[in-house]
Amino acid sequence: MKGTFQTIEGTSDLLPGARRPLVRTEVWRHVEHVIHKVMHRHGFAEIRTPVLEPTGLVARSIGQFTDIVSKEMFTFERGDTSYVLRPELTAPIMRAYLQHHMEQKPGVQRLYYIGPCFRAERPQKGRYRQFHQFGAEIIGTNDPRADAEVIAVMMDVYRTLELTDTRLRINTLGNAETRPRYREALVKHLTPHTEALTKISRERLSRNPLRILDTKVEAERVLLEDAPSLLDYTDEDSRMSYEALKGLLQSLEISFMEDPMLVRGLDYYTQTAFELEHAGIGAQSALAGGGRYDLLAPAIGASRPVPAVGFAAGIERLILAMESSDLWLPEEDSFDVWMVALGETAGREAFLLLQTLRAAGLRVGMELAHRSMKAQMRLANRACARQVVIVADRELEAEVATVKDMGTGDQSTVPLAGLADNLIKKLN
RNA sequence: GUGACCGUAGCUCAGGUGGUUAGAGCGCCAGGUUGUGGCCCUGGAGGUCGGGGGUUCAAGUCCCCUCGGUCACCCCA
Repeated sequence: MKGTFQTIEGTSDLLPGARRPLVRTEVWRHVEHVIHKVMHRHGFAEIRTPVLEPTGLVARSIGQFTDIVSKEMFTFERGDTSYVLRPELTAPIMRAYLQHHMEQKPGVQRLYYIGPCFRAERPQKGRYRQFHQFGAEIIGTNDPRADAEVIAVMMDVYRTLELTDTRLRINTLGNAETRPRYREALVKHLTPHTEALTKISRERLSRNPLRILDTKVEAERVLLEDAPSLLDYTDEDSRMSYEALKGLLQSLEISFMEDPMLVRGLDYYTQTAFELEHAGIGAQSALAGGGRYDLLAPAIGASRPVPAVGFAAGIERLILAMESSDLWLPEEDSFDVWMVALGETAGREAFLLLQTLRAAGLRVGMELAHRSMKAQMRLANRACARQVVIVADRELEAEVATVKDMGTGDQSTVPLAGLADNLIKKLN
């Protein structure tokens, strides 16, 4: 396909009837519908924010030294403003919360979102330059019940889609004071062993030492065995909140495993952190991740902390997981009725009839190019039409239509006047 | 940013050691039924073999460059 344009690297068109579920619009509509339904059921309200945000918002919230900010942002300048295509949605939502003084609204705010995000990484399975996230946030309380509620609504989305072969890992990261202290202790522990670390981990030691905790290298795992534990450095509040969360999850029968090595990549996380994994989506095993981010609001300019907890989930990864778990994924929708017309005048009449039947609430299709009856019947069959309405001069003279049941093959003659009612009766 | 692998019809893929007009299945279109689908049969359309350069009498096949894709690393949804 040269000479014409194509989608840019790491982006894709979603098409009706596509072979791969990942790019089939029917699948996306189904998934999105379930997300809206579950969120609504849990009392979360939808928020939509612009795809374009000020670069500073992202840089200050996520952290200067994270990979996202240092190398994965799509940014551009225009005039004296720097814009960024949002790489995630938590910061924009906190921005909106602050901008619109949502703390003035009654009670805690339960918000959910769904939409595209952008990161300038090299694409691979489960990772794309334009990808789609959904997520939920509870803003305005540090009650551990909020942490549990966010996890509960997240799990309900997957459960409703019947994706149950997942694994939930949780941890607590401590608060604004204890996290840096732990970081120091870890660096102190590992520094004598610098020689034994991989090149990558050596870099992480200075940049983002907590990330070494989830290394896959066996030799490094050994080194970490007698490393200081995050939990030992955690403050009393965090620990109590963590215990409360675990109790709530148990009572809700949401199974989880504690993972003291679990850390999150973004700077604004404190206390609760969690991740949901699935084995069937390639190297990018995380379906969703989240946690508490009480530090985010001050980081983007709020005069005081705003307690908040939430999760973000990848829709592409969700669809890949459903595919690998052999879950039902919708195909193209069938038609109630297909109009078949022969000749000029009949073609015009059939078109008017088509609109009438649609107005009566039926899903009706029709070919517009002039084609043989056989060809039109083939199209009706491919559209999985249940009934076919045939109109030609012969029928028009008698003011009737021939109706064919595509399941049984039976045909009948029906007066045009009562056509819609007759079809509705047949379809029930 | 780094690495590996792949790039032949709309799709999935065949095309030993380079050798006449590049193939199949599915899909698409038409016909077999001058007004009837699914199955079957027949025929047809559709390819600058990703692009450029080179080696050669001769390149889809060998070499170089380039573009695109896939997967992986880093990191993350």
